[in-house]
Amino acid sequence: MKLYPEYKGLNLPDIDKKMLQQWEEHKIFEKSIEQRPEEKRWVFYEGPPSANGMPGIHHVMSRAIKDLFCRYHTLKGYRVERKGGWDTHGLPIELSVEKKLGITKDDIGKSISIEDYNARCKETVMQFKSEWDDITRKMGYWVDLHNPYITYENEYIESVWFLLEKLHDKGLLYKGYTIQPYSPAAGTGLSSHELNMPGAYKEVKDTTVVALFKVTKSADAGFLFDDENEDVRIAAWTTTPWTLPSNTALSAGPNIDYVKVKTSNPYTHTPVSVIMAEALVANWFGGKNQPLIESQSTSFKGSALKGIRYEPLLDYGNPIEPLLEGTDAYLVLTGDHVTTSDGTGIVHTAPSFGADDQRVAKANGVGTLTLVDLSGKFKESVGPFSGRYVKDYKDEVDYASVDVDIAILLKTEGKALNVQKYEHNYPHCWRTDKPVLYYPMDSWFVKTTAVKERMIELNKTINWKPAHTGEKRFGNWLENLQDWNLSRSRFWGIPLPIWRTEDGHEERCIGSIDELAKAIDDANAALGIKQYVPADLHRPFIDEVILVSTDGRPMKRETDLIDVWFDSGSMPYAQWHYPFDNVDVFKRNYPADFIAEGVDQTRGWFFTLHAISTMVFDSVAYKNVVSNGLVLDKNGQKMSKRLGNAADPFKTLEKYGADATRWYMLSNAQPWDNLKFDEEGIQESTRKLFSTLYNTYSFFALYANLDKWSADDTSIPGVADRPEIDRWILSRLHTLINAYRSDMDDFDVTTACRRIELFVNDHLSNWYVRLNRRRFWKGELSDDKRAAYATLHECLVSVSKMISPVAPFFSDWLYGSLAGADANQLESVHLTDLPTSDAALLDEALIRRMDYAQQISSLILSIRKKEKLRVRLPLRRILLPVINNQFQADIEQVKELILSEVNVKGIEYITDTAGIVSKIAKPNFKTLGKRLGKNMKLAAGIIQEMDQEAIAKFEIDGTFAIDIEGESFALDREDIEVVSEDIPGWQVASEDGVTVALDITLDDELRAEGTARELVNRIQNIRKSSGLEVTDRISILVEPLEGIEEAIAGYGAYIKTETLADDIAVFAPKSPKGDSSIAKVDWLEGEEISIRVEKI
RNA sequence: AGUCUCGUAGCUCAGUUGGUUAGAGCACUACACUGAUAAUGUAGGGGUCGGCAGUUCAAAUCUGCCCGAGACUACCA
Repeated sequence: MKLYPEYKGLNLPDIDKKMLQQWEEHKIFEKSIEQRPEEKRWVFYEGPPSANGMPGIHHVMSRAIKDLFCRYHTLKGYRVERKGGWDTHGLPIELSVEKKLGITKDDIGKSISIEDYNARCKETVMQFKSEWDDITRKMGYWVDLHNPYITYENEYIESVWFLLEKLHDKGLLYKGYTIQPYSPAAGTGLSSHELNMPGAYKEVKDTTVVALFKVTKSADAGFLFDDENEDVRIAAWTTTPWTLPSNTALSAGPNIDYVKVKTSNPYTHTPVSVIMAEALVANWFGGKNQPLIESQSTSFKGSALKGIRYEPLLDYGNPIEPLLEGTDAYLVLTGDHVTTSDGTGIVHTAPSFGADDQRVAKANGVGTLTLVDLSGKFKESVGPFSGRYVKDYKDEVDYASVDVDIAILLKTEGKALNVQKYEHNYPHCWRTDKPVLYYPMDSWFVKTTAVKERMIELNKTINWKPAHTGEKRFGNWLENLQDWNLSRSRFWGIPLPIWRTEDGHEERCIGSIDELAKAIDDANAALGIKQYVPADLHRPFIDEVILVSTDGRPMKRETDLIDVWFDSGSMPYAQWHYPFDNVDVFKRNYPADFIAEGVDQTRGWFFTLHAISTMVFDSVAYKNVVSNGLVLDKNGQKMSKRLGNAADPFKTLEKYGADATRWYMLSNAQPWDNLKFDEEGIQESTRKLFSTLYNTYSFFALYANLDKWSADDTSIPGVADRPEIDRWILSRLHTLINAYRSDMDDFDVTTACRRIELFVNDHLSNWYVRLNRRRFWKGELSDDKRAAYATLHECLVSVSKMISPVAPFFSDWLYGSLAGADANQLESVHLTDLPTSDAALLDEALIRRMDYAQQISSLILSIRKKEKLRVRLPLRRILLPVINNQFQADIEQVKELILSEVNVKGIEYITDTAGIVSKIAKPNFKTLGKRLGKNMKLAAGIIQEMDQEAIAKFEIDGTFAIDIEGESFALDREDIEVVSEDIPGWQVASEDGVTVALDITLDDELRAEGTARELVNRIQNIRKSSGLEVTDRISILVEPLEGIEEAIAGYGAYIKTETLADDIAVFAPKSPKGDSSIAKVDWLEGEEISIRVEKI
């Protein structure tokens, strides 16, 4: 009977499937939560994905991070509930529906009803839900998908309304008419965080114009004219020529120096006088292809220009629209926003298309012109430009740039000083990729600026990973906070629950369905109508509800929807339908201990959670947050479907398994650094960690089964009674447990993974198992064997627990395999408690000794290599100069390990090393530098040149005096390190102060033993390749090459024991031929040897 | 344009408060070891630590400027 299952090979994807089945069958996820106490919670919030698109490999990354810290805290005994969620509203969904139906925003409400349209949105939103569920399952992300929160459900919406009402009550919700980023292509205003989506700002080449505004003669302007007929024009630069028809003012800097330059118009060649900032004249005049300066006036301040009037540049007879009742136009204003960093020092001002422009216009009683409509085209009253799109919003085949045509017109009319292409950053709509316009719009705002200081304060209490994302990126964002534009003039989203009278004097914000019902009853009674609370709170139904004002007038709903980011930022409350249900549940689960998303959410979800939480509850929404970087392709390019370099997460998981993929992603680079995703890296993780663990387990299982040893063995020796090397690996293990816990508590999973890899590979597999193989397969079950089994078993079980957060499948498979017949083992590694470090097992001295053993072994092997002395050939002795008091005692305890590892018979120590070992003295720069300062270099030279005698004296006295420029310094042992370097007449190697010498003298006995070991090796190889069982007994015949007979004579018993042979002899005729049972294998120096191995 | 992060071997990454000759893994070459191993050991090639200055006895590390990458901020025309 086999206690421990033995496998035929490692297949991670198969393990995934097997474990998934087990988890589901035995409800392991549910148990992992339910078995933990209610009162010891660790709260996690799931940032809702949208099932509107396919999951990508970067989702595997970000969800692995969420998953692993939840699993880790589960192992630490916390109850970690993970409610899933879906983000269901928003522009991406609407746009995909528009595209599918082949309609535009204008058609909604006309060719398709809002009701039908929203129904399509609702269908579309869960389009890829099954793919998402599939990847969630396959990647091993434990999240509750049975009871997710869904942002389009009435209950969710009601909670959001509750929050909005709270904001309204606090006076934090207001309506304003401001210049806002607006996407004509999407037909909606954009919030500042949408504008700050990665990639929104694009480098574009625009036509820029320096336009010339003709000054009207007047008393104020008199000083600008040298004579009656002078053509005086003010130069203003713009990167958006399409705003020039809407120009109503020019702005100058009051303290900037301006001059008038006499020149000729470069396009019409007529004389003209141009006014611009003195500092910028050189940018526009006198260069190649630039007009010449005929004369230049003395300078005057910008304030002198104030009030000067000019002729409209492109006058199509449109009436000036009032701003704050002001309707003045075509005059020079002054403002502090004007600089001389580029342009002409005079700013073309179109108050409808610029925030600064509107501000100065309002301050000066100037009106505006809005000659562009909401679809992004000129109105019908703009002369030759009427009806043309100001930017290419429709992907027209032969779109001609209006900017260029305006520039041409200005050129021909002598109204341009310069026209050129200019490259600059301009914001684009993140959904449509089209340039944004700044447009005056009515919008509802959340007055986040009112709680700015509190948000900054609270942010300081949040633990950000990495810290700079919170301190710098998020911190700076909060410092420069603007009010949050909540309005979206779309259809599929949470309706703003605000009703207003027509004149806007009375408004009401509804915070619950009950409140709405009452308000409807009141309205029905007052207005004599019959309406009900709609079954669906979305548009268009909610739009039909009319409420009544205190003085009996009808109130209509503001038609805006709210920003979807408000939806997701409301999830801490709305996921529980707080405060209408689950008040206790909410209180237990707020704020979150942990959230994690991509760093691109800094201004998205991270912000909206923080903002709503601060405003409504005066609390943080989360205490710890991990922001992860992007997943790039292996060349560092951004993954995109268009480039075809996007890794398919399903294929990746299918091919390598979830664990290797997860382990690779988290161990390769810190999560917040961008990851260059390379499949070879996954293979490396498979080899380095999973194969090694698999092989270590297989080794254990093979011999434990042979011995019928089980982990519940009651006669295992206590750790103190186990051999040095067992105590060493346990000391290493418990050191690892300590470090692992502290890394993971600090959310540093990468360092934790790397530590585990180091332990598994270097310590456990390559040292502990390799050196202990004989203990496992030699002889009958003994206390020593029990100790070895128990030690290795403990290491593997502990490792399986520690890797389980990152590698949930393999770890559980390993843990399950290690259970054997032990009834004490639990159903799943995910139901266990994390191992705790036992301080009694930590032994620094032991680790130091073992380090010496490894180092000395390595040095001996390097000498062997240099001398071409193969390891099977035994040597007599190692010579070790004793470097300190503890050294010899240390080595004595690991002596046997070294000797067997390097195949040498003994170690001798040299204590009185003077005269035998040649040494060098090394200055300790750290201690000496502080004392000696600039004399350091000289001192270092003196120390390095100390001769053997001086070093010997220093070693005895412990002090050495040096004189530098008349000053004397006494150096002690701390200041000078003495290192053995060479032992004349010996083969020597040294490293880090440890020197070893090897006696390489050979004699017949050593040669015979060496030959015997070579023979054992060949025979073992033959046993293995001919398929013999480990326990089969054999009889051996060997071809008597040189040295063979001596080896058999001297070491026959040894060979027989090692190879389980009953007898060994040489062939009678020296080299028999034609016998197929004879193997011919490589022998020394390129020879071949014939050996016959026969099963008895 | 500004802010932040970053730039170390062909690749992926370490590098403690400044300290001597800058490391590991992968990959490559040769040799060795192995009755657990797709593993491992030894040796080798491979680096102006992005560049230039500066501070210091001493700089991959600190400072300044520049170059390059990325993210963020910003419609100043």
